[in-house]
Amino acid sequence: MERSAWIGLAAVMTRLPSVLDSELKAATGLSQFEYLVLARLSEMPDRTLQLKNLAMLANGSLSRLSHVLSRLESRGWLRRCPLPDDGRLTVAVLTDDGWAKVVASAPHHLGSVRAHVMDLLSPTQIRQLRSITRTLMPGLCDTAPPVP
Amino acid sequence: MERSAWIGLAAVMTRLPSVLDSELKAATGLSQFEYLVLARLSEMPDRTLQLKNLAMLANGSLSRLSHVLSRLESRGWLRRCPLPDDGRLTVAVLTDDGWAKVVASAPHHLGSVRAHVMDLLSPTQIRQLRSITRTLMPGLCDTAPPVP
DNA sequence: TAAGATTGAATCCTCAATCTTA
DNA sequence: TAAGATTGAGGATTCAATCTTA
Repeated sequence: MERSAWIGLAAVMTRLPSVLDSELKAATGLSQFEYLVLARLSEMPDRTLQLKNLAMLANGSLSRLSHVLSRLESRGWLRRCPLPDDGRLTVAVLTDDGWAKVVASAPHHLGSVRAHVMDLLSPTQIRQLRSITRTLMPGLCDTAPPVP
Repeated sequence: MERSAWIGLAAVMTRLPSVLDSELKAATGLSQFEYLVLARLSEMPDRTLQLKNLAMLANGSLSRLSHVLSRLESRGWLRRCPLPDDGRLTVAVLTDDGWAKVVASAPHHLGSVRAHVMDLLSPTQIRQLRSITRTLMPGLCDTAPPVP
């Protein structure tokens, strides 16, 4: 039973991201990770977040984030600023164009997530899923991640 | 509640594969996908599988599989043979060296899966997880995949 | 020296086009 | 013509090394 549970999880873990990614890319041109970066910024009080924290919230490495920020910055969706307080730290700030891009993209993202996940699960299964992921997360992070 | 369930699943879906991948790579030099290819072959009666089916069982595209097979073949872990019956079809056959590689690698793979997933979940959660992934899988496949 | 961030090289994946055989 | 498989180009990610500031 363990085996079939694992095989199922492995299959979902590899196929679901690729399905969501290609649907979002077809609709908006954004990858899942790019969308997550913009969306996380858009949720911050000043649309601003330090890169290290942004990387954590977007489930990516700092290196990957840096490469992606270069692309997003060149499209005018955000800009990077060193913090005056401490010159070692950098924050990303979402621009108005970036905000507009998130607003235009969010429905497509939500639609895919609903169609492939949320609409298929019962309220009970959704509760179970949340409990399961909360159980697994601590073992997957060096720094504890904020799961609301 | 839906939102936090989704955020948790997204985080696990991106972090768990990368953790398993780096642990397996450190211990055996194999990526998760490469291991899966060899392991699936090793489970077949004749250590033989048609490429299209192998791609499906390994949760990858045929193109990706073809590239990976070239690497694995050059290491002597498997070989490709066109089927005599129908020259359009090709099968991959695990070699003795490939078998040995799977046998040596399996404990590391299983150890990671146990440490990061199975040992952390209760039997009830494992049942729930299996039910959830079975609910989601049909919407993620063109061809229905065999989840035992 | 250490933390945060960036860079470039090597690797891997995706996508579209192509090839082969039936 | 269609199915299965391969190929190569382009893009993205990883890894290790580097840079900057405290």
